[in-house]
Amino acid sequence: MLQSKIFSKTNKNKLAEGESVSNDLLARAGFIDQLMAGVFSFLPLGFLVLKNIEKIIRENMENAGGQEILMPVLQPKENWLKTGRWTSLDVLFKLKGSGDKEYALGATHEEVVSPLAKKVIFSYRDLPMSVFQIQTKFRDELRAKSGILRTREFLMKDMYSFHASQEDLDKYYDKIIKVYFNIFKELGIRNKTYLTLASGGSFSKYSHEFQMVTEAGEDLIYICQKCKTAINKEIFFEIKNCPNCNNLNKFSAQGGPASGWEEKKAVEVGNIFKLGTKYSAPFDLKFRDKDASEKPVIMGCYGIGLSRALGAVVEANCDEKGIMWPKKIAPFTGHLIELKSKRKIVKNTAQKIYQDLKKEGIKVLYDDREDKSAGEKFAEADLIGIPLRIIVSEKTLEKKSVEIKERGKNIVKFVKIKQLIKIFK
RNA sequence: CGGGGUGUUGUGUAACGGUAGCACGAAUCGUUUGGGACGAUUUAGUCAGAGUUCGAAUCUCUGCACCCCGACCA
Repeated sequence: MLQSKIFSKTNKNKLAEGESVSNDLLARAGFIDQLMAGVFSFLPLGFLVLKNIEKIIRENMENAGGQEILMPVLQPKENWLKTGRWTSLDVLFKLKGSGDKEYALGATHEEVVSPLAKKVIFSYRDLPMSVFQIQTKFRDELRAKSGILRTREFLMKDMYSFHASQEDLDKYYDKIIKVYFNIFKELGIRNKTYLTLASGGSFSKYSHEFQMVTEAGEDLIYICQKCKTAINKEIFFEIKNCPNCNNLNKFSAQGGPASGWEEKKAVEVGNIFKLGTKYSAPFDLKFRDKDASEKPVIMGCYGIGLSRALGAVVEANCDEKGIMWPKKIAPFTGHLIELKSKRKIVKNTAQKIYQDLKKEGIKVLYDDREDKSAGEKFAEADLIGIPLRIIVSEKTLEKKSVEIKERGKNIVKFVKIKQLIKIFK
């Protein structure tokens, strides 16, 4: 992509609004644009990252046996009445169609996937089964905040699994925990993400959240220093021992956590629930077991907010100059920067390198702008945060080389142009 | 939803009730040319409506929007 043509502009001035670092950087670097409170557009750079995150999540879900589907955003009121969530789920967007017919905008999809599964699952032979989708969700949050971290419209992967027994669900649930950690590893936030025991909300007594530690987070978690498992503050006081290693959970005289536990602010990047029969029951989702008896299907659900994860990645990977994208999700692998020169050879060489890298399938953002000073280009490159910078200038051409610099590191290497492709292999 | 705050050009900010200014951006020209370079010229704004006043960005009211704290959060 040519930087001279890109559908966004960077902004030198810090934004006045909002508290979160990720929002400031993503907006200033031209990844996102706010339309209203809690609603954002993804510009070319942001959308590229979002698609990379989507790819990672999709691959991992498919590896876990999930089949991708796409369910409707627009949903009938009746289904939500059946589960009681038409009135109990405060964040549900409701709207009126013609003739006063009422609809819900999908905040989550148990009300759609459960009756859908009823048309597919009849026998123990049909189980287990799991489906997922990556789709825009709508939640009428009373207060949107922290930029892209808490929004009213957001991209989410939600998976639903169906099982013949509790044991089978338990097994699958544990498998998904591993898969989720692998996803967060690929997103570059594994070392800050903790499996956290949390309230089950309207689903079940407890659930597990994947909480990424950051000052921008709105949750408080307590991390067991023995095994690095965490407990969400909302249930910390009712849990007597670490759910993983039995580390004693006593409280200090001040009411805070005892030694052996660390309190941290965190943002929830994933959440998994054992639904049991909570949604199979109202929709009469049953199956015939081996002994011909009729049993309710046991369900689980597993969510990851993609757009929130994008913000979380930035919170965890930035410095005072800008974003530092993990390689796997960076919008581009390389940022080719041509410095201004009167000698045509500089531009010609840069163009040649750009074409060669493209031919090799390497994603490159090419700063071909002629009216920008070197300092300006470097500052913008730091802000955008592409992992590898390739500089072409009169200076580098004297050595038949380009200059290579990793974002966030101060080591500059000269590499012969002929050798350049190898760096990306 | 409760509480608080703020709305001035694309962005960030100034202006006692008395000429709406500055920086960045954008545009043109020239000079520069390895960390947001310099000069000149230009561009564009008081959230909306009502009120008080000789006069309102400034005071009052209503509405709208955004931000922050809290509550809520599959």
